[in-house]
Amino acid sequence: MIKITFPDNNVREYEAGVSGLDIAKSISHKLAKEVLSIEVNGEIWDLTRPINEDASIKLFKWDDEEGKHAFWHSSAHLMAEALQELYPGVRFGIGPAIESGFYYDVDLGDEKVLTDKDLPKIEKKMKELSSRKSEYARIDVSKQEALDHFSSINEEYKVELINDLEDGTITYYKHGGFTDLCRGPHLPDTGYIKAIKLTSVAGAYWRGDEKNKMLTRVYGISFPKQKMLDEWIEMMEEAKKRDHRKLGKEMELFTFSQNVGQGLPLWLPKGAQLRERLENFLKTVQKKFGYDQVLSPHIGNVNLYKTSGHYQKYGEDSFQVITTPQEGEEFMLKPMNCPHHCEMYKFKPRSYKDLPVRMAEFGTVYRYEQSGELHGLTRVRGFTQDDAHIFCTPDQLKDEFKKVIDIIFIIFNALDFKDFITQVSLRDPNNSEKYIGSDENWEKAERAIIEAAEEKGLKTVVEYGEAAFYGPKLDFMVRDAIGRKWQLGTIQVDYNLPERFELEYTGSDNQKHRPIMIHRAPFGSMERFVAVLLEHTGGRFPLWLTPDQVVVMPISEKYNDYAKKVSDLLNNYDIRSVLDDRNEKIGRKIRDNELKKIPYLLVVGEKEAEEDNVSVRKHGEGDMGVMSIKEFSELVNKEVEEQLSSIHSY
RNA sequence: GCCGUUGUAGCUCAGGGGUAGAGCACUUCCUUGGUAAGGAAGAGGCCACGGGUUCAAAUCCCGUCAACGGCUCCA
Repeated sequence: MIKITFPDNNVREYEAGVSGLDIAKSISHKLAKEVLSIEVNGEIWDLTRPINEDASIKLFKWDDEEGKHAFWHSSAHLMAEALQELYPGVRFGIGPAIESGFYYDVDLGDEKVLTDKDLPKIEKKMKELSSRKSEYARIDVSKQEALDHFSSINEEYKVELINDLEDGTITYYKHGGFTDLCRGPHLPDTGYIKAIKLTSVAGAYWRGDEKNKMLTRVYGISFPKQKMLDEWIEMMEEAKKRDHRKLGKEMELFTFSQNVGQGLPLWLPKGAQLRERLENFLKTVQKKFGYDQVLSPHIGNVNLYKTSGHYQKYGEDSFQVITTPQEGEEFMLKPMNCPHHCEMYKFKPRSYKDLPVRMAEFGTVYRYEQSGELHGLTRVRGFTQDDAHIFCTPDQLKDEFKKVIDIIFIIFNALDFKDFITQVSLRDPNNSEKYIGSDENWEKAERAIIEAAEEKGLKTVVEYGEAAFYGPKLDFMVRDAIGRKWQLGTIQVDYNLPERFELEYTGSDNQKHRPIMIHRAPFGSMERFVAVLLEHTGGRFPLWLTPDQVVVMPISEKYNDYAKKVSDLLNNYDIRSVLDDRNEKIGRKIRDNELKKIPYLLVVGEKEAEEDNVSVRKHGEGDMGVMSIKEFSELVNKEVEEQLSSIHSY
């Protein structure tokens, strides 16, 4: 007999060789039906794998990540089996579970091309195979056996993977007619997989290296119940409605033009208005935190970027230099604002008493992103960073860093971004030549970031190798409508540029010292921020941010003049009212998506015109009665003020 | 940059070797005196662009450009 310890520290005895599934059955029939994988002494196992000694266990169901993982990983194997039956000779790369669903990378040979039209056929095959309820069997083999086996069936990718594994026992998983090199865990059998949707096919480089062959990646998702799949499909359709590219067009915020160029957004009047409101909001916050606004030009002499080191590192893959009639004179579109700000720091001698110096600029930069990378407003070639650089002494670093975190909190709180991820990006310990600056400085910077994040109570994910080449950073990532992660706020510590630009301050010891530089952008960029904001709100902004707050509708043509008067008066109160052309005549429908996003509707007619009143209707809240124009404007101003003061007092 | 898909009216899309289609939006007219509303008519397209095949190309083929889903990249 062996002792099994449950998560609640309850201990029960079972015969040696008991499986996770047996244990679940011993608890309840229902649990046995729902359980998908098991943790045994900290390792995730198959439910059917025998447990031979005392162990602490935890059972995972669909609601647990570990349960879903086993389910989707098993689905990937099932898809591989289907592909093997449908396309004999197909060779397999890797097929993992991912955040939502699974994929398999396959090589179909040079002549066969898989397209979306093939997916239903594969789905059908998978369902047929799942109904056979083939068991997933775990098989231990030696490395040599594994190599011999996969070589004999020409699975070159698997052979490559095995060669990279350490010597010793290797595991296979076999179900039906498909055997794969795999660590597991898997479901007991394929019958668990009841609902399957293959979502897309894409190209993917073998082992993620663009020098390697491109394999065909088939993406899919699966569920234990058809109803869950239906719900997922419905959710994805809802999410597509919140796509910022769709909303941006509908709301007339921004557009792109082939004539202007790829990745160069055009901000339409309402989009410009939205941006202005966001910028004013951040400027107000930054002013409180002691920032000074600065301005710098859109181009700079090539030598500036040679000094900063950006030219050497990125020059060739960037927009190319701009020449002038003057021989040898070369400029570049600015890819970042930092060098300009460094020059501003240098314009006069600095004392330790002047620090920290905080320079903020809504700086538009141009970067030649690969064409396939461009994506709506989230990845563009010309964009405006809500940039700032803080020049401070080593003693001030941590405190300044924490204050930047505060600003980001204020913004995320104001816009209700709750489920963001904070990532600390450090050096790749195995690849130190990628980075510039001394080890000592890197260590100091990394420590400062980790400590500041800890002291602010952030739950961070640490990623090695994700640091910028000049310093470590703390990034704030937010998801879009369909769950893709985008980096918004970023804070970076830099010991490198102060060195390159020979920045100095005079310390209390009357000696020259080098300041440390913090790069930070709480929004990230206006473009990406607006995109994510749109997807989060579905285009319904809080009143303070809404470009148009009021629409005025005359009840008949006779009251057009009065409607205009109301509109003009409100604009004086800094309330944005619209009196759309289409409202000048009664008989127009206000059913435009854009108009429906305006929170207040004022109806005016005879009754109102007599005493300078308006009838107020709030979207989603209904009739608010008749009041004077002044009362109405006070009402709106108060609402905006309350929203802003709750933000600023955060 | 790479793999795949797509490109038809302002928008969403149907069609498809022989005179270009729908719904919504737009314009005009009508109706509507009370709360995100109705009706009629009209206008609108080098079918992304450039080549080729054909008596004939929006349709088939090739190329370019752009968008979309991924990969790689992301100062």
